[in-house]
Amino acid sequence: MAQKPSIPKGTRDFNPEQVAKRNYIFNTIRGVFETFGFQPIETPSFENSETLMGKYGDEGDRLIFKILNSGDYLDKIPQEQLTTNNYQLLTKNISEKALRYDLTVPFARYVVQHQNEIEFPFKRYQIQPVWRADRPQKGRFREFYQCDADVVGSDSLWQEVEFIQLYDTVFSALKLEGVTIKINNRKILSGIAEVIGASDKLIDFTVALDKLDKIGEAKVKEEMLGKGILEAGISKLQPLFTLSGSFESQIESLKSILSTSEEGKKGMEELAFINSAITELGLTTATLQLDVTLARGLNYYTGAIFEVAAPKQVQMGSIGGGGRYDDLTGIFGLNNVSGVGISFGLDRIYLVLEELGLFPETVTKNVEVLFINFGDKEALFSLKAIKQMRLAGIHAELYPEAAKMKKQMNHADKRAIPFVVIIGEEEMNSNSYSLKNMISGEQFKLSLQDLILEIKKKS
RNA sequence: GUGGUUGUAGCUCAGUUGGUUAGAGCAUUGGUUUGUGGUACCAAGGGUCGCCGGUUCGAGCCCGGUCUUCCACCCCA
Repeated sequence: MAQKPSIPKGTRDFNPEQVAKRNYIFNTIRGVFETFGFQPIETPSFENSETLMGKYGDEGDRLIFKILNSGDYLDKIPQEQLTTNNYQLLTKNISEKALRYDLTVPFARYVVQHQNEIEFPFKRYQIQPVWRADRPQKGRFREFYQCDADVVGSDSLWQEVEFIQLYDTVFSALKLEGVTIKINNRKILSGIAEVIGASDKLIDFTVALDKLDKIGEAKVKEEMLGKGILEAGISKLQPLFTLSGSFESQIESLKSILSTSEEGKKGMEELAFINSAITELGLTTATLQLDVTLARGLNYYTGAIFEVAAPKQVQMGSIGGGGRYDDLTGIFGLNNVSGVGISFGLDRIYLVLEELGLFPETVTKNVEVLFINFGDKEALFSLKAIKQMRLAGIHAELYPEAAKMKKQMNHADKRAIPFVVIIGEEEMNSNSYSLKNMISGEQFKLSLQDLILEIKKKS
């Protein structure tokens, strides 16, 4: 080994146990998606750059992994472009493809491209990796999985209601209790911006407001002032900073702030509708909470905004998010198709379940029986039995070589295989099977039928 | 992209103000034991001290750069 091998920053290998645990989460989410009527699609891991660039804001563009063109990618670049230090222009000319940054934009592209084959409203789910050229830190990787469910072609608020039910169902199935589903509405945010005379600074305003619980009221005001929002406007926000109480009472308070904004009132009506439906239907383990400071990125949300917070005892960023986007397909030329969707952050959910010890013990299905190999004759005899066992659904295998028994037993022990079957000359002559229980150390001679019954009974 | 932090055997870590041939535990392999694992004992293999450069008679240790780890910011799942 001349050089130690390694993997790129922010990526991970997964061992068998980790894969089993990840599959447990995937399977749970997939199962719930399907019971809610979603169908799977997949899209390529990389898209044409123009499909992705500009869809996530400037910050997003920076975090998109660009793929270098093949061959001599400098061949047709004029000399002056190489020396002018304009990396954005150069990037466009040497890279025409990029790794997918999320699943929503590729989905919008898919919908537009296949619009004539799709029966609307279209409910799809998608579980695939995405890539971001971000600096890794806790729960943040450069390659990670998203599990998305979206509905396009329906502007009914019942979809929002369904997604909240879906979140609740998934986290209940995972036994992850105490998650908070935070909800807000973009219309409320733009209503507030309108009221304080900062409609043109909506993004700056919401980004600052979003930090309220993290940096506090004073710093939020400071940041807003710094972004050019007027003092007079900010003072009108005062009720917002102290907003608390039930969903209904928060909406009441908002009414006073938003009385002059049509858009803001619309947003409140939507929230009230969703909340009363959820109150009526009930949630199993999750809690729905109105959070007017919730303003997570994604420039394309136009209505509801969701974010799921892990139970308070674990320190983890959001484990899911989503929202309503009225015109996502518009950027690809298909207008008047409203969509709404949510996303689960698999890797973060994994970390949370691990921290709380919520993975079932049975996520890994180990081999149940190892047959000791004494030689070719015995191996063939063993494989006949193994064939029968496998038909009976037992995970069985033969040690591949006639190695020393100690070594074979050791192998079974290390792999935590609960049963070993020993077949030598003696057993072959009497057509019997010596079954050793590796936990108790007990050993019996049995017929093949009893052997299968015995193992099925114990597994 | 900004600031800090980390790196010594497969893993977890020692390593004196800079001084012979860099150590331990666990793991691995072989043996004590050719039809019985876990325990014990004996032995062996395994390192360009992240990488590149500098200072020095001499660098795992000091200096610079770079990569990586983790954390905070930006942003976000």
